[in-house]
Amino acid sequence: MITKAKEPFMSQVRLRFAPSPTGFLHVGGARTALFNWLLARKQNGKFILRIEDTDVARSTQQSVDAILEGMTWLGLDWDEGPFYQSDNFPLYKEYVQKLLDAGKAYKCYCSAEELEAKREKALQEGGKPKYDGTCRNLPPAEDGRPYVVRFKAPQEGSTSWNDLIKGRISFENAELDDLIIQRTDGTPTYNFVVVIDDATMGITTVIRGDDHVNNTPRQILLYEALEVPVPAFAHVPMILGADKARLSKRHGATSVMAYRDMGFLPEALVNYLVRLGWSCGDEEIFSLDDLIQKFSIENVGRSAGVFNTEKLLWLNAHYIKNGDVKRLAGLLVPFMKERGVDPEKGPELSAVVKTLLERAKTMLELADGALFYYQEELAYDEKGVAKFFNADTAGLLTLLVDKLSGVERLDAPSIEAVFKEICEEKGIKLGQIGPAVRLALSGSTASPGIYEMIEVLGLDETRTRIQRAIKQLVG
RNA sequence: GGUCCCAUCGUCUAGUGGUUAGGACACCGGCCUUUCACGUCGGUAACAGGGGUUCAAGUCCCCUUGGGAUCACCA
Repeated sequence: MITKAKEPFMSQVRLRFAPSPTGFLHVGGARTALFNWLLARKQNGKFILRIEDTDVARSTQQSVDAILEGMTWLGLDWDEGPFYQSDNFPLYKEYVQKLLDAGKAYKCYCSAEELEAKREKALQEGGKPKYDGTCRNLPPAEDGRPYVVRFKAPQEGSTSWNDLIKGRISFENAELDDLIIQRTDGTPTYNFVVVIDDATMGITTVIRGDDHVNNTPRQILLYEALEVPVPAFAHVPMILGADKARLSKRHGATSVMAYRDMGFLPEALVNYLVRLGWSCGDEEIFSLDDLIQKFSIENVGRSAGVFNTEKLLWLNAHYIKNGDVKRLAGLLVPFMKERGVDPEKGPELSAVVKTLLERAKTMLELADGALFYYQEELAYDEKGVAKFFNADTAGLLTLLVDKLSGVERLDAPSIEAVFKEICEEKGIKLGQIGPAVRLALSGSTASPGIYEMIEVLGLDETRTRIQRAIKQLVG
């Protein structure tokens, strides 16, 4: 019944991500999108974005924007779309009519209230709450009464498919009832619309959450009624919280963009998400390009997985450690400004970032760690001061500044040489001067390496900080 | 309740009839070290239970148990 639509698409795979715009892009949706995107890219097919907004009341443009922002941030670009189902209402109506004309659908005049009552009753009696077929064989009538259109589903036999992830799944048709494909107000319902869209868009493989498994047999029956090819299905297990309940806000953030705001890198989230349910031998680290090579839907696991922030954190730390300092510095700017610091005023941010790479698991930690480089007044760690500042400290620090001033090219090796020289001359160990310098420069007992800090701060700022520390802490 | 799905360390997983059941995160120890980290070396830790099939079962079959999804004029 859907004519010619398949022709132009026969030779390539076409996948789609079809979120409903009723909220942000959450991590579960992002993973589904990622799997679709990967398969499309791997097989040189097309990745299509479709917005399922047939529920006009709950859909918002704001949600659409949020979803697109999330996709873009993750690096998942789409080849076609975004298409909006709300633009296709006439098309859906046309197909409803075709089904009606072919006797494969019928008008049902039962009211929502009646149906609800029947459902309740059936449930209470321990029966199945399915439609009882009251209007299934009614003679056609045009008397103006409100009606919904139901799909006349076969009542015998079974419907099955070979799920790319779960294997063969089969349902008895007797378990299925006649689903509503058009509401009283004339708008189409989800299960019908997905089929029409996937068919007309030439979707070859449907990868979606496994909460759709139960919808699949009905949809297959619809494809068959429409006489169009049935796509392959792959149902991705869902993501659980630490208590093994479906991941939700009470487990923490679920929105993709919230992870950006918490200082996660998109490549870390992508890497984490793909490994949640999929693996490739003993490998843990995957770039998007690696994944395009290595990903396969058949290797996605069948069981649900627990979202584990610790591992995400580890991956994030990995990508920070190995990241390009210039890029990281750029990404860090908004976090610095959030903390009231203008990174333009002070040491080069990328040089600062370089000293912090191995000490930060998130961009938030990176920003916090970078703060002292840009602050005039440091809050010196009291315990540290008590422990590392004594009668000799001022003299040693002054000597250090003197010697540093004489160094031609102030870099880590030359700075280290200065420290060694002082230790030899004074017959002391590094521990007798290092911690004090660290305190003077950073205010803290935990910081990047002393030599690195001096190099990044520069001679003038180093001198200023040391003198200020002497004045405040010794004098 | 009906239907459908799932089940290897705490977590993510490898395993496709014969393995000392492997890796990763986390955790615990050693080493490295100017702090904090990083790194590195090592350690603790799993086949839900019961029946089969087989010379041999984490791997195949059945049952039990436990989890989950879904049963809308929502998507």
